[in-house]
Amino acid sequence: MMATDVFAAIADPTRRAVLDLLTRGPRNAGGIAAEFPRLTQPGVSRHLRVLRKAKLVEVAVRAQQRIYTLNPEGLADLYEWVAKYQAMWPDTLDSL
Amino acid sequence: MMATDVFAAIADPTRRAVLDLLTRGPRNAGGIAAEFPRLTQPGVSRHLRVLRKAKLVEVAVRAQQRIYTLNPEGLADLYEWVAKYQAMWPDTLDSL
DNA sequence: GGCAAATATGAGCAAATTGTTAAATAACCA
DNA sequence: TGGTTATTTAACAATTTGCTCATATTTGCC
Repeated sequence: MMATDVFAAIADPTRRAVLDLLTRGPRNAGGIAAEFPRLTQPGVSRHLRVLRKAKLVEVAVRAQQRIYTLNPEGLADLYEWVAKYQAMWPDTLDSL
Repeated sequence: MMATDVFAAIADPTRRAVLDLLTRGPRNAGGIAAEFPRLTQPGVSRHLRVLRKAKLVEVAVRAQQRIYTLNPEGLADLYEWVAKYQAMWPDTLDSL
């Protein structure tokens, strides 16, 4: 059963940028927000909430900090969804 | 260069259902709309426009009809995007 | 207890999205 | 030409989204 809000979660470019950032390793909320100088801290916090609900990130509590970690498995169902279509075109270099 | 609106296009469940329908073969706009009795025909037409702009479907003109065909290659960049994350978890049965 | 630090939440607002009904387009047919 | 068929577009209302500033909440430290 796919968390259907995964599609909505990745629809926003800021949230995709957060995911991309987390591929480099875990970060606390403040560190994430600092990477988006054009947004306020609460703005980034709201994006983090969406990613949390979509199970694309996980949070660990360390004192006042919230350490966010990427949860790539959260994209497993999306991967299967798109793979179904990927199988439908012939000249796919499946060697990624 | 990824058509970034692909993410927005697939965020809507109706549009995903249209794509799924078109995996069974091309259909004219009316035939597609008929599969969504809870929506009006113009409503479906607008979804088709979004899919068109995202290059996820193609249209052929046949008299008054518009024949829609799935363009699975339109998901190629999305496939690569998600594959990057897919590579990050270990226990992936890559045998789909 | 009282204050600072880190983060989340509430309220409010503008812009985008999704849906509707009505009207415009375009092609075929008699 | 006039009418029917197929589809899109226009105009508008309702909802959702994304953002902001201000206010909680929670934890650590003195």
